[in-house]
Amino acid sequence: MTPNAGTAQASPSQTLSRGIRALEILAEAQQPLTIAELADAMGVHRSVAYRILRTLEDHSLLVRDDGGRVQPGPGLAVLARGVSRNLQTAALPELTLLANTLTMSAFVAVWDREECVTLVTVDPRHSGAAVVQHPGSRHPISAGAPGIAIQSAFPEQEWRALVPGIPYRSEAAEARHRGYAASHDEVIPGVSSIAVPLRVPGGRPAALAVVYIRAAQDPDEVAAALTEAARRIEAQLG
Amino acid sequence: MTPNAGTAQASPSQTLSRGIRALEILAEAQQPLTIAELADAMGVHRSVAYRILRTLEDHSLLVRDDGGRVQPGPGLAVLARGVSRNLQTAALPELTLLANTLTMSAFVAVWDREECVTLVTVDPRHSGAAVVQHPGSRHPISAGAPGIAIQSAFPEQEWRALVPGIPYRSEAAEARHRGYAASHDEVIPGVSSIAVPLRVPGGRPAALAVVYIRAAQDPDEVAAALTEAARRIEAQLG
DNA sequence: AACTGTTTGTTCGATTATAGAACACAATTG
DNA sequence: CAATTGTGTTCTATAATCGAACAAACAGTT
Repeated sequence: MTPNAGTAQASPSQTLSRGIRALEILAEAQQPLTIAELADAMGVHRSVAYRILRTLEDHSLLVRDDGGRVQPGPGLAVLARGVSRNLQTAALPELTLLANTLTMSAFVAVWDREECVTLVTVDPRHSGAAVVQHPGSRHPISAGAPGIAIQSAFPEQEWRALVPGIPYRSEAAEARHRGYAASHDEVIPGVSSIAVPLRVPGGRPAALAVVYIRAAQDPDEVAAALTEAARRIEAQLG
Repeated sequence: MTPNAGTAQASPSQTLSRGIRALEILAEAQQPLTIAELADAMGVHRSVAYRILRTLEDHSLLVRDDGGRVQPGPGLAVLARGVSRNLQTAALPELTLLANTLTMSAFVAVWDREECVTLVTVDPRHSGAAVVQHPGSRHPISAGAPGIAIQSAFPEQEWRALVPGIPYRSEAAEARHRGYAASHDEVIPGVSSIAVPLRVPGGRPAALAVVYIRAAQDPDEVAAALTEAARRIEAQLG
């Protein structure tokens, strides 16, 4: 009987893996869960879940409402603060500028295996359009302009070697010599996106992107603004 | 030799606690760390740190740069997405409105033991003033307008019973019947803040606040805008 | 109302799997 | 070459697990 037989991840330390799994389940569930529900979702005994939860609670990674139900805690926000902190601080003013001049939601997404994760978002001042991207939201790397832009930072050869599982989208090659990626109706119906690659030394490949319903500007102009902003961000990060 | 003798937290599951501790250290360190540095900071053997880090890496809670140094990973952003998600989504448009009409940075902070943690922030469009609050930043509950506002949601008696360790600030009583809290030079020299309490059903007590260098408006007017916004947020969350 | 059955939160102790330390070797970097 | 780091061993003490048991809240029934 190998260790970690039942768990999805075959990580060396089971308890840590389970604790993280609990947080993932909680983040995914849009509502507070009882301990029994969470133990069930984790596939462990209630007592096991209970002990894990208490540890997480000690670190404020998890809080409990009046009914005893558990939900993600403020400690997670503190930990997330450190994620690409340099990139976040450098990108924020540029995102604000982009959002307001283009009247589009602007955001930075970073590459994470077969997904890309939205890090920071800024909505335009006159937010007639609803927010479509939230920090922490994920999309497949193969769907949407940000993912294509990230792919386009690599030649096809290198990409294939780097991540064998994920095909290199043909649009990436196109985006590579054009300098930006565009998508329509891919992630969210009716929503389009334009993105440019963003490379920071020592950090994951990322993308600078905007989303919009109907473009008031020429895509090339938008892309030019994005490229300019990306250049400034990269320059600031040395 | 009792278990968990050396660790700060006496949590039931040591490994999970250490894994979280590693993330906390990484979030606090403003730069990537080598495994040896991190193991040293954790006070454990390198091999121990190594196994923990590999587990964290499996979940994208931690990534490694080219030199093998570790830093917080995108998975944390995903987990943090779930923290008071309802509050975040409900507050965001109101924060944008406040930031732009008052030309101040607006944010929501939630109570976490002896601290309050900034959740969402929105900077004004013309961000002449630098960002002073970032999501995930923490301050003592006893310092600054947000903390006082959170205290002011409770009568002094109840507060003392709730958190024996932390004194009830006299300003909280004042803020309680005035409806808002104000602070100057407390957290950051030269920066002032105005905050109102924010209560959401099933969630932690929180505060809606703005920070500014020099106020162009009357504090009472600012507070009125905050109160209005808080009322709308609370109404939306039912 | 009292009684009973059910569900949930919590605790406890014995068993066993698991983490931890030390060692060794490869791969790097200066 | 030396020093640091990545990676894998092995073995034993320890910490996590499991299951059961206790406590408390709640619903239904007589």
